[in-house]
Amino acid sequence: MVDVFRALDDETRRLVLDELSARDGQTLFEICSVLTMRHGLSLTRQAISQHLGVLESAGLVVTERRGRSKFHYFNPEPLAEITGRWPTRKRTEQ
Amino acid sequence: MVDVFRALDDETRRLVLDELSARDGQTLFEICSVLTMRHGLSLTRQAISQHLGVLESAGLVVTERRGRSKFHYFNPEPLAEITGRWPTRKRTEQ
DNA sequence: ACTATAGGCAAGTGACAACTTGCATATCAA
DNA sequence: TTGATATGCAAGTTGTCACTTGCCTATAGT
Repeated sequence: MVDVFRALDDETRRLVLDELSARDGQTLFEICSVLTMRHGLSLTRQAISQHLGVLESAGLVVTERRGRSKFHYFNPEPLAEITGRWPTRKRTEQ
Repeated sequence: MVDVFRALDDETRRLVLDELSARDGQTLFEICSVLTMRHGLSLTRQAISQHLGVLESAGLVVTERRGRSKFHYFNPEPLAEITGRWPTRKRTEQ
């Protein structure tokens, strides 16, 4: 089990969320190629797979397997743990 | 320069933000004692100081020095980088 | 000046995380 | 079944982070 904060502490994983947010339901290979093409990343498939595992473990990505393909979907609900923890208010000291 | 995501990827730092959010303007020693008393942490003063440095570097804490004391204030503005990056919407695939 | 208080700097250590490499499994097509 | 596709598992390496330890600076009180 990985918490949301740790899952988000990696630019590659944040880019994955960006891409899934833009186009939901991509496979591992699609995510790999889009990260390489549009973001210049040169990571192995296994590296991206591990990142997806972290995101899934944190609940930020849910998956669905059909045949030999696995589709990944962005789930923003765990982000509420961040937005809800510290009430966004202005400083009023002094 | 530390980004917001990295700064939040540590439970001690999140607790510091909790405490500053509850009572703004505390000094290093006050934060140390409150973390020890209320959260059972047994960290050295230097450890907490380094955490405050990370939070300050990320812009989540701003400081003000008066005499030999340094007061710490919670600044929630950098949190917007998180809340604004991924539009919070529900999944609509399938 | 002396002492105590509040904090800072820097090197060293242990643990963990990101990434690679190599091999294995499962599905689809011929 | 043979081969290609899509993904999973696991060990090893490297780098980085959290924490400690030891010493140093600066302010305030007497």
